Amino acid sequence: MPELPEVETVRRGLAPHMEGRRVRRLTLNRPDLRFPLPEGFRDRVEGRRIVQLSRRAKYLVMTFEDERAIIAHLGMSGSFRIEDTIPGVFHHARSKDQAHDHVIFDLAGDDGATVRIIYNDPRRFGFMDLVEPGELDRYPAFAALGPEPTGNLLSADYLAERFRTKKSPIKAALLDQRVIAGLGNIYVCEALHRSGIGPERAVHTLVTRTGRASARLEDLTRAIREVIAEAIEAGGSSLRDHIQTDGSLGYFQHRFRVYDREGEPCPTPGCRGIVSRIVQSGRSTFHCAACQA
DNA sequence: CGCATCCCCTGCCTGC
DNA sequence: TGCAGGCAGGGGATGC
Repeated sequence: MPELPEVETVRRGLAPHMEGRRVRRLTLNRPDLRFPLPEGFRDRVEGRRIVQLSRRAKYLVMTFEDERAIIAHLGMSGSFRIEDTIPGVFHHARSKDQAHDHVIFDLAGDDGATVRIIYNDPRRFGFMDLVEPGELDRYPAFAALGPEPTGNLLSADYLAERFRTKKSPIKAALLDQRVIAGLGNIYVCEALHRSGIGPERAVHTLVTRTGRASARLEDLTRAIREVIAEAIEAGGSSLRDHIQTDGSLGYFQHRFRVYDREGEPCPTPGCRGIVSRIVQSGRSTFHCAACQA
């Protein structure tokens, strides 16, 4: 499911229920997700207060008062849901198979409010890890990450520098988390379409002979920012079974211009092309050959 | 090094 | 209706 906008939507949904509350009980329904759960996970988390829920790329970071932190990745099918545990309070229907409820956080606030946060992940491509205070900056998966597409560090000049000497197809380069952190298959397809760049184009062709960003690369940088911002604002994309933490749906999927629209007319004004699907690096790319070059 | 391929796992959809 | 095959938002290992 989740690319950056979906993970950010999850973060925003969870934060008010988690921040400031203490883990009263951590329930592990199996010893592993994609990887084994951290050594001594339960004992190292129970009793501690969560001070902040943040996000880096597609990772959620739950920071405790002692700066110990849980790092969670949702993989393809991971989701969190919130269940009120106050007796008598109605909570939304469980639409997911409880067989895949793998990790359960029972939290309690100083005001006595209690809440249950449940991590469900049918495919188990997600994972959780626990880092000790001060280790977060050196966490291997974080060390090599590129800039956030929402931040100031992403610029056309930055991409020009990264692309100058490389011949890889732009689709692959944008999926590389070391180049930009947080983009995935959907938003890469969408950003390329919005900027009129063919997915198979070699990245160095977007850089001028003097090493500057081409106008197309400027367009691409702007398109990436725009599509990510719009998707976050829309609550992400809800495909298949993905829902927000409160059970509601994101609606950015209705604004896809090419993703999962094989055979449909290209939405670019004046373009008479048809959206087609190709496979790159084993994954679907949706694009319009008529207006992306 | 960069890139493609395969794999992890379950569920859903399509076509026969 | 059943079943096989393909496909899915990610990313890591491997091999060329």
